[in-house]
Amino acid sequence: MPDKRTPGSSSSHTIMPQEPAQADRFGRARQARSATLLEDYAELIADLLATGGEARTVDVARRMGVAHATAVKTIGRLKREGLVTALPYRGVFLTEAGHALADRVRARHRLVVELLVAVGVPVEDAEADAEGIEHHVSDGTLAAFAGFLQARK
Amino acid sequence: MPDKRTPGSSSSHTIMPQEPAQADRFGRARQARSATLLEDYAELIADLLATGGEARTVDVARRMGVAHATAVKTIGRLKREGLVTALPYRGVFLTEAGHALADRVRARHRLVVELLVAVGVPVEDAEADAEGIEHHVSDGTLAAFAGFLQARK
DNA sequence: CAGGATATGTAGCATAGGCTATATTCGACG
DNA sequence: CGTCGAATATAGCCTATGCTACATATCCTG
Ligand SMILES: [Mn+2]
Ligand SMILES: [Mn+2]
Ligand SMILES: [Mn+2]
Ligand SMILES: [Mn+2]
Repeated sequence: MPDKRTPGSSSSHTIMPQEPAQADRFGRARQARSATLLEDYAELIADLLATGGEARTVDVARRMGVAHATAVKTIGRLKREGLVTALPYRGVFLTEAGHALADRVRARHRLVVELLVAVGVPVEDAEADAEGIEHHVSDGTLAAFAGFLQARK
Repeated sequence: MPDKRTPGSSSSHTIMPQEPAQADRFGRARQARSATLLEDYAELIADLLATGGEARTVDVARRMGVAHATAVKTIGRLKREGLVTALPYRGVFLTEAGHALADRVRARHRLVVELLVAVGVPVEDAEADAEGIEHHVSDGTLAAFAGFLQARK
């Protein structure tokens, strides 16, 4: 290994000012990752409620592509966070907070897909990638997307 | 793995053909999420190696914004997956596979930031959001990004 | 070259999110 | 109105990612 001349050893002496910024970005990405499931479930449940009038655990599980027991656990987290309520054997319902979240998430999802298509991404890829990308699009970025799409109309 | 084909039932009315597609998209997003940490660590370690000649656990932890014990565990996973090697008390090194991954990840990261800036996202937001978005950009989408940037030069 | 500061290793704990397996309960219909 | 398949609930078990606390090892510096 080449020996660096840095007095404090190459490891951790000089505090580069961009270091905290990078750590902060990683932290925000972690945060977004942890909110991802809640957002997708809220959006999906809203969709099921709007389409079929009810959201059953089994349908949520099938649409998410997970085992029903997995959906049960995640729905439990949604309950703990005050986003849904559920009656035993009667399906899942969105609270007001849950509905608000679902609305925001759905709007963002659509805008992301639109943007991707606008820059030339094939629709299928756009739909697939948007499912992950959407959770990492901040308000500032979202506004820029809207502006870009507006300008190009 | 097991691909269930549930016949029609009370709650799951008609089998909409887009259902499996949606489950597939969610599944791919989950996969991308699970690869996220490996990609970020590989990129960061490559950066530390290029910049300072060595990648110490403490530096990785600080740049990632996590406790050092957390970095140790993740580096353990990188070892198990054959992406890095490490000598006790001597820092971390990339294998050939690790280097290849880091290169791909870095290129994609830069392209994503470029694309975001090109559509009008403020640089700071672009840098922040790209850290999460990059892990969900497929090859097809990446190619479209490159094409868009090329056309606008 | 001794000691203190820093880095590293390791153990234990928690939560999230997957899974399978095994009850129960519901509800459609013969 | 009883039965049986589908839906629901619950109980483990696993891995991945975080954390704190404490024990060692290394490395600077006086
Ligand atoms: Mn999503
Ligand atoms: Mn979505
Ligand atoms: Mn990243
Ligand atoms: Mn990156």
